[in-house]
Amino acid sequence: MRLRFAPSPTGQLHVGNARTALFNWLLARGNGGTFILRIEDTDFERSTAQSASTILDDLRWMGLTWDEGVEVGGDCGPYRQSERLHIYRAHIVELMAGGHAYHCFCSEAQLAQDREAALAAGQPPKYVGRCRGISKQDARRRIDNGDAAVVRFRVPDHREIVFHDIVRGEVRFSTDVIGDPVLVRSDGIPAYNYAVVVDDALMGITHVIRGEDHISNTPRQLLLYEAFGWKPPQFAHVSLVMGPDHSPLSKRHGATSVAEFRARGYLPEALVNYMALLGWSPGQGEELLPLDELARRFRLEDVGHAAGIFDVDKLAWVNRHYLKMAEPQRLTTVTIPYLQASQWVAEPDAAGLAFLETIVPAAAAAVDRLELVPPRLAFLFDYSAAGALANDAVKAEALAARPVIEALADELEATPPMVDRDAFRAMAMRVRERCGQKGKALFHPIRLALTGEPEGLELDLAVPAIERGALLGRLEGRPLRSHADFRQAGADSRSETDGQVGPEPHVEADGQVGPSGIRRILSAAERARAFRAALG
RNA sequence: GCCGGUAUCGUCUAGGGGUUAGGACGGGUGGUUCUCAGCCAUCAAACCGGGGUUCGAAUCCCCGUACCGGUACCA
Repeated sequence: MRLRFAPSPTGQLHVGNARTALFNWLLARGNGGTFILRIEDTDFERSTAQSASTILDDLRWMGLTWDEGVEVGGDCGPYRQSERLHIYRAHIVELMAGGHAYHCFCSEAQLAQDREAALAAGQPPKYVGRCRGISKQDARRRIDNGDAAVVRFRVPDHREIVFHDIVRGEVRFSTDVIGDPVLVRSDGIPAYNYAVVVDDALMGITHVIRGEDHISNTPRQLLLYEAFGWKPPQFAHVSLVMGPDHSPLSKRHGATSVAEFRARGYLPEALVNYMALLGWSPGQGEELLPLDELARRFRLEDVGHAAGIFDVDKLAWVNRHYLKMAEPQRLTTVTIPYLQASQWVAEPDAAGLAFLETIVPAAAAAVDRLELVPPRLAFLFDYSAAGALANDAVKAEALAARPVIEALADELEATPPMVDRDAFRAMAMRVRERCGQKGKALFHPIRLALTGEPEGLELDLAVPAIERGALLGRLEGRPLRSHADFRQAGADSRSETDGQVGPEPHVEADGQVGPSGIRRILSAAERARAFRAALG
């Protein structure tokens, strides 16, 4: 079983095409077949090397690696159509000799006129066949004379072309509605319908899975296989991907390319898993499956016939699942660019990385996609007591809870850094003793004072993160890797903070990136002090 | 216009001559947690329309409608 994905490098990899690539890959992988990647760049006007390389990157990112093709080689190369021109040229001779192809000298204006006339008469606008009867000698003479010519395929009249489409079943077309297709353009470059057939045949492709937009090309291609005496592959046409309004998925629906989803912070396994679900079902009500499991279960016969609407909400759900499953280290690595974009992180060193790994995964587990992580972590890097109190609701609540704020600030003056959840809980209990408040009346004001926000990560996580982050700036050159390290560091710093007012307390984050490659984070004590002061 | 394709909750789908037509996402409600998220429970929500065939049709057939694709010297 040999399958291929053959994109045209005329832009970014669209999710519809990515899904086609995925289906090809799944079938190949699930059956021990070969997956081939070919670049169809015969449209020199629109094709770019840049686009080709990003498409390759996107495929690799999704995990859809190929066994043969561009950049990996193989026995059937080259795998770029622009490098196969000599092959197409050699084969066109055979077609001409067999009378299956002929030169056509019709001008574009003439063709356009024919088309209009046919439409006006209610006829299918196919090529009228004006040049079909031109003798080879005459054609030769005109070409030598400098006349522009294309090569057309001679489609036989009154034939019915029937083929079995693996997803759609029997499909039939009458050749009477098919005009003689252009095989070679006047500039000598082969047209799509010709190049695919030559390539698929020579590369030994056994199954062609492609978008439904190609279904009407299939009879022409079948005729070409017949003319060459080649055995055609099996075809499977998968339906197209639509936007929520049932029109083809386009920019106005939001992200449409793999690169855009990647940039927004979707994990590749999530995008791939979701795409597999669009038009296909693994059955048994199971939906969240890894790539190899999808490959094991994938069957072309089970692919749906109807167009699928791309559901961003469901994608988000799948992504959330994988965001929760991902390794903390990997999650941190892929999230750092978003933190850098917020100017909170530069190039973190080992200590900075260790710190991020203790909090980024928790933030990532609470969002739909990685680009939403920074707002979730703003409490660490962008704390501002004055800014928080500028919000009327926050101010009102803080005012009403003044005893809690007072008790918190007092208590924190005498509390060493709370580097874990237990230390925070113990501190909260002491505040409770001081002010007599409990539950929501206790914790929500604490949240306001310490994070500056009315909502966010649970305090058990947020407060230790604040403390560890604040410690980061003070213990230069000392890598802290584990929770135990942080705990030890917290104990060590006790003597410096204990009972000391210290230098001028930072009331606002100063925006400086510290030695760990992370912007300086205010400690809980500094925050409580500033919050109380700002409250007046 | 012509040719081809498609049609089950809003969306992705399971099923397929006799079912309370199942699941998931999203939505509603209640519970849980300091909050958001999450989690748990629970509710609403579908066989495009019309004719056949049949004891019986969402399922098979025909017609219609809607939508999608094609109708290029783009792929």
